[in-house]
Amino acid sequence: MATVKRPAPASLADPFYYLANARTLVDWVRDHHGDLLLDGEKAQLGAWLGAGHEARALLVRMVMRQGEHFRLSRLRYREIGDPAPVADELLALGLVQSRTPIPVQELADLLTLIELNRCFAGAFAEAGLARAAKGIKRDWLRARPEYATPRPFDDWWPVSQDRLLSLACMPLFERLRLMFFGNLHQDGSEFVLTELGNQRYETVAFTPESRAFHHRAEVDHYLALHHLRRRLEQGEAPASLLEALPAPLDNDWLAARRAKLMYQLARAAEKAGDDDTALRAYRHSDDHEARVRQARLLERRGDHGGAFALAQAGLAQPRDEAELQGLQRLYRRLYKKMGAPAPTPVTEADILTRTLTLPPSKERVERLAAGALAGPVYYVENHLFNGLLALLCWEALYAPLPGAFFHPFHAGPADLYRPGFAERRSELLAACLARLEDGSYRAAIMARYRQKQGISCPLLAWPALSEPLLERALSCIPPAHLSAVFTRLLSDLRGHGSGLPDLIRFLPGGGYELIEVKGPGDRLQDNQRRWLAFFHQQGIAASVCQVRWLP
DNA sequence: CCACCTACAG
DNA sequence: TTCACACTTTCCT
DNA sequence: GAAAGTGTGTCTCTGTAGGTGGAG
Ligand SMILES: [Mn+2]
Ligand SMILES: [Mn+2]
Repeated sequence: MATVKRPAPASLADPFYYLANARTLVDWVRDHHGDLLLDGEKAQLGAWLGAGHEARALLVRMVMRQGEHFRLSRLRYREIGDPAPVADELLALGLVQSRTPIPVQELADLLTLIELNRCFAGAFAEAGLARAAKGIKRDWLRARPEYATPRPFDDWWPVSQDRLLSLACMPLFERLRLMFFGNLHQDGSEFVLTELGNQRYETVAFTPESRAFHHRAEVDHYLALHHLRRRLEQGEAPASLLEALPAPLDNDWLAARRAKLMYQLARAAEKAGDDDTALRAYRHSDDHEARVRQARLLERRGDHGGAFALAQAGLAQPRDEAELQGLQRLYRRLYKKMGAPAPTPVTEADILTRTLTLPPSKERVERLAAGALAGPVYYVENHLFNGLLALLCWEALYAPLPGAFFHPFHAGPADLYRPGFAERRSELLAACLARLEDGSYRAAIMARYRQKQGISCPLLAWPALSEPLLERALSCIPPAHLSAVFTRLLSDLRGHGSGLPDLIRFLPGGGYELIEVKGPGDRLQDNQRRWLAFFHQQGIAASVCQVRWLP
């Protein structure tokens, strides 16, 4: 294993700390992911690296900000000084452009309201919009055919003293960020927050061979999906986006992302009344929710035969419990119409329900119920069992598997919610779970709790887990119960990670019970039913507490 | 004039 | 990069 | 009863500057 300097945040005492962080990121990608970069991209990076200190810094400032267009007057930084000569240098290097045509709504965002009024004084007066709000004006401008053609900033507003700079290297820096972090929701502020101590991550060893991407096509695919999703969020029609979907790659992670996007396109199409697009997208999506949604849409359109056939196929091989539940409901609605046999009556074990009558209050109903019940009661929802699992299996969770960790800012392994997470760590997890057998789990969990307090972990909400709660949970919940719950959680961390009861109540004699609180008008959700059924089957005390208001 | 919102910086 | 959950409305039998 | 839609609190933090828009 080659020893390589781990990328680390720069000191904030350095006024160019952000430049140093950008260098760290770029160097890491160039050194260890260079095979995924084109010659043109390397040349562009070379141009940036060859620029002067201030020019490199200004470009980083621009890349970190929102949008691609910046007024020179808004690029004043103490440590950089006069931006004009620096901008000229970046222009000469081709890293930024001037006189880029921009649409009129972009112009409206770049100008203040006062400037916008000056720029379009006549037009606004004529339209009776002189005093309208900025948003109204922007929308009006966008809708006017005479402003439909993008123009350079100076052409829109010739009297301006200002210059507009437009980034010409945004795709490159976005690509670098993606290759470094393995996602596009993390950015340079990770370095800063970590340095400030505001954000703490577990330290996991990783080698340069541990990467998010191994082929350029994978990076391209991720970016394509990302931009399609962005366009969907902007309100573009799902049908055209579906056409633009890239062909699938031989990569389970990206295939799942593609299927999820296709599912979201289908949902959007369904909402918009474009049933054809919706059905096509559902049919081709491998997302675990797609089949039930497709069957429901067919049913709603009156295609009972199609819906029923889909339900039957799914019931023969359900993907998960949620799908089974959804398809069973569908079957119960349709079997008579289809002349099919009645479903085996699902003895959804009678759910133990008690009623609590309380004076009306604005407080959350879970808290009220907790206060009204005897004994120590905690409002934990999903946090308790997920948190206990994380604490017990910490070593397995943060084991340095190749591809699981590849930068210093991971809250959890990259594959935490992907299929096969537990299988890839079966021995490590077995070793952790074995502590439930030999009794050492209590001390191990408490030690982890104290040692790792505050470290970001997707399964752990630190403020929800107090030390007394953990102590009580560990003394009152038998290890066999923990083992059963953890095994279920590990079988599908995403699918089973939610739906756990609101409250845990510890009994004086040493036992405990789980309580799902329901206010007036609230009902059990599917995932809550599934957990209650599981608890029932395991002999774990779990019930529903129906709250009614005192008249 | 002031409350509110947003982008930005660290 | 949302998600999980509660709460509300609508439709149907 | 089922499904769909909406709202809320959490999300990684905190402080600040500038812009906006309504009230007076
Ligand atoms: Mn709840
Ligand atoms: Mn509840």
